[in-house]
Amino acid sequence: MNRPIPNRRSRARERSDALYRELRARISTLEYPPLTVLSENLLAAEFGVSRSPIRQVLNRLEADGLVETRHGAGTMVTDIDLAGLEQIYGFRMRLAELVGDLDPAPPGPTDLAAWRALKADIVALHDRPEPVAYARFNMQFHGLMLDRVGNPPLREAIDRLFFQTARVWLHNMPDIDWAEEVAIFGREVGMMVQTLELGDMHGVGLVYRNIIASSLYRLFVYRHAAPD
Amino acid sequence: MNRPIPNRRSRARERSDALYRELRARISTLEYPPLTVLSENLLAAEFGVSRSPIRQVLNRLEADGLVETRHGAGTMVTDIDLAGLEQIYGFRMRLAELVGDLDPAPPGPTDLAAWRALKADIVALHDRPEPVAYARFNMQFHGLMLDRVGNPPLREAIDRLFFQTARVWLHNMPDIDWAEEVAIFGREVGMMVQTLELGDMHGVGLVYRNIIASSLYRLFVYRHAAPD
DNA sequence: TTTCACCATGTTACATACAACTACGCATAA
DNA sequence: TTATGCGTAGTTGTATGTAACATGGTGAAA
Repeated sequence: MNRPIPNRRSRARERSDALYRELRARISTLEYPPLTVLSENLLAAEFGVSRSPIRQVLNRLEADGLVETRHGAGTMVTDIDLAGLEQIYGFRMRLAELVGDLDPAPPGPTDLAAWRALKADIVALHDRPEPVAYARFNMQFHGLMLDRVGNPPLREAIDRLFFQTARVWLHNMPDIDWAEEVAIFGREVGMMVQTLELGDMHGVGLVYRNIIASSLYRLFVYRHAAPD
Repeated sequence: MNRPIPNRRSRARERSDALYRELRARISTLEYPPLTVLSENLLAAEFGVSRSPIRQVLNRLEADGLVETRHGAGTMVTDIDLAGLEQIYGFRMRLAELVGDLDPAPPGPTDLAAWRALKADIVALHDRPEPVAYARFNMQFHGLMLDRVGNPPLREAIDRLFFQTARVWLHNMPDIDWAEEVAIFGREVGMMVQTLELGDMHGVGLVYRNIIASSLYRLFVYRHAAPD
């Protein structure tokens, strides 16, 4: 008789992870914009727990560079410095290239279906482009991309760095032409789907790199075009 | 008048970091071998603090993959699986190459002096090669190498992965010819010093990659030569 | 003998009380 | 007006008590 299986993943750990993802999402979608002050007491009250699990999650977020905590002062969402951003993007581009070389994971039928569905959703978004919806799809793209990374440490690094840059677009591009951005993103995802269908994993890495590169390029072009 | 500068790095944070480095060192030098059970109460008693800061540090170590905590069961040092190790090494090699390409930091006179001193120390070690001393020098090498990495995210990734593999040599190679290992390490560091003196940072990345590669190679050669 | 339920013990997760620390307002004096 | 010192409120860091959980042993029943 099998044991009742004590949930290989403990309940406590799942709740902690859910909290972590929730707060990370709030930061990434600018529900908590940079410099927002997060109170341990308020968060604890909102989620119906004590400060202990909140503090654990805030520690993880601080290790990710998403919040900064100072004794006696408070915990606030970190600001975005464009200088460091360029370095992160440069590194992300090189990591993207590695996806195709280091234990690439060719997609199965289910994966390809998910990719096609994502492309369809993005095309459908073209009618009424919303920034937050764009961000959501960008996060989905990231999730599907991670599944193609067979090398665990590489996957972890890519994931970590993605969330360090995920909120930049929403924050620094408040008034750009989101319709065009959505169109570009749709074409890029389409290119990725084609390359995946061919099973050309090396090409997948290059396409991924290109997506990141053009993202950085447009980020700085728009930035310099409209300096505040 | 300048403010008294309340130690930009708070006292609490420094103690926490010191604790983290201490436990990480104990794991890396096999003072805590894999599968060792760490008790929060014992650690708290040893360092004269309560369980809270200990738990915080153990969380960081778990994020690094160095310990594993299960509710109600305990916290133990993670085991080493050679399969995952090969993937980590593969990734580390690619990251090493990037050191020369992504914001390389050419060494100053002080840096070069430190490198030469390290080489001298390693050569001096040749008379009575001790495994733990070897590990110490390997850690020093890592520290000097980090100073040459100008790209912060890359530096962080290299640092994280180093400590995921630092203990492998001591653990899986209990009875190899350490004198020869020290000799090889000395030659490798010498090569690195030469390349640094030339200011050839691209070469530095390649030499670094080679050091990691040969390390992996010898690891598996010895492993297969003496299977238990 | 084997199997299974249960309990005792020790561990981590969580909650809560207290200490350390910061920032800000306000009074005060130059 | 401006600078300065201090007190107070509010925050994070730490200590400690309580709950949830896992593990091993014991003993009874099949």
